[in-house]
Amino acid sequence: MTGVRDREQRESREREGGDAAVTRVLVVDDEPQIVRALVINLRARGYRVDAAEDGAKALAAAAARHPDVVVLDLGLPDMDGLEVIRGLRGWTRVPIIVLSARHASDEKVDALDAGADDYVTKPFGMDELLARLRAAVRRAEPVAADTDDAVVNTADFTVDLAAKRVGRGGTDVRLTPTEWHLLEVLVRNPGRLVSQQQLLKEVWGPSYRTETNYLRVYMAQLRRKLEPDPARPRYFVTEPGMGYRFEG
Amino acid sequence: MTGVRDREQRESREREGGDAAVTRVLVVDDEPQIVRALVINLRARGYRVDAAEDGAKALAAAAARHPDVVVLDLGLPDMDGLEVIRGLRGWTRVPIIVLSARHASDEKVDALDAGADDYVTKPFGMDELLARLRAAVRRAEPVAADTDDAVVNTADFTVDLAAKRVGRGGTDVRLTPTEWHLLEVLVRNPGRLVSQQQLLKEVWGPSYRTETNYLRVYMAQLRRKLEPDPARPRYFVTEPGMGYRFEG
DNA sequence: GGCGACCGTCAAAGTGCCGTCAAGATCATT
DNA sequence: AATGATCTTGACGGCACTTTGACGGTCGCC
Repeated sequence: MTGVRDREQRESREREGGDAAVTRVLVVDDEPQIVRALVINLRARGYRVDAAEDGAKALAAAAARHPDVVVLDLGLPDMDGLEVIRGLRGWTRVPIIVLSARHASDEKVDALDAGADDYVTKPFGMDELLARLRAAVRRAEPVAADTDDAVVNTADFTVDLAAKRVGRGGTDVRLTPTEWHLLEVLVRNPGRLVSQQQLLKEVWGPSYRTETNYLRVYMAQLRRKLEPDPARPRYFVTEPGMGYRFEG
Repeated sequence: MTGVRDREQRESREREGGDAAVTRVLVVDDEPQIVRALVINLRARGYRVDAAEDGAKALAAAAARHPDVVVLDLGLPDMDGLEVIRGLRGWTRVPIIVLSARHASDEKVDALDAGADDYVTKPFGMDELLARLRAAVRRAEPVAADTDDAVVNTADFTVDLAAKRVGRGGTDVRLTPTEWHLLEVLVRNPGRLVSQQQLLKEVWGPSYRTETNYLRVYMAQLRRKLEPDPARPRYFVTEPGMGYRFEG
């Protein structure tokens, strides 16, 4: 009996948590120059890097190597980048950072809706990409604990997702249903850029996809109730043209 | 590996909450990638896993194998996921964890109302699913026997959950069965917001999910009998549009 | 520098929800 | 059958919340 249990523990250790010191990155792009630049820069900083030049190879590589983060160019030769995102999102929550050309705004929004975590416009600065990559990996680590004690803390307020309660400076903050729903969606995706359409669909329903003024009104309410300086948001950040982001 | 004798003993126990050394999981999903990912991960952690690709096979497998927990995707080809839940709930209390697509809020509520125990939104992190799976199995184990000293005190009244008595100012307060039932649900979740649907389902049954006026009437009764100032509730707080909350 | 897109702010109009009351309906007890 | 307690049902006023429209500011682009 104990022998069996030891073996189970050993196997479960080998599975994922074992050598977590090295972060594995999967780079997906069909332009060799970009791939080469990324590989060199990432390896120089201690990442372990795999590369794939099209969507099919990307999905295969992701399944085989279980990367910690994926950097994905949307313009691939064999399949739409959105298909790759959906293919990954069927079974994994690995952070996906999208590379997108500058004048393709819908493309980026669609990618976020499909489940991407963040985006970087091409041409990109290596420092910016590295910063977003670090942020994505960092927030992927703390795994959601039990259903009961789901509490998100910031320096200025506390959100208890289970009790549906928000505290600030010792007292409770009263939120309306819509305010709470909006806050919940944002807080459940910390650090991640959530598109306007995603928020509207989740809070108001699929038919309200274009009523972006609702978001402006309720974002203002939330900031007024929770931000220390509502005019200069620190926790609920606007990404113009894209969506909003909650910073823990 | 465990021998034939162990399995015979386990199956002869026949009880659902039995403390078998190996936890059996039934995975129900029509997407092969997801099934494969789950099977690999769960087996690596020592679970015994069966898989079913549609609702009919799921019900058959559940009847044949008596799993300790079911992981169920709501989007199945042959029948609605809710039908599967109801089919299971007709004869077993086995914990059911639902896999749900991201933007399907009502779906999740309906699943919980139908008798599911928990849900995980797809895409899911394997660690999160495993945590919820452990929690579900743990909850299913014999939990009883802490009903002894279940007494909740406030400055104005006392609720004895074991004796089913409520005291206020030295004398007993007389509550009708429905009033007591409602009070009990609220007091058992101190500080937590309990949704209207949850209260209605618990006190009146699942089919009364929309009769919110019952809640208004009986909340008024409770407040009249227990609150020092019924017009300004201190212990039974209304969260407009969401539900009620008992403040200890 | 002008122009347009986008965001934040505000306040008024509209809507739905909650608390309250009271009268039927149902049930238990005698 | 009668009585009293409990549960259901409907109506209504008040108020909180949502919706809607208008205005001004900022940023990027031509």
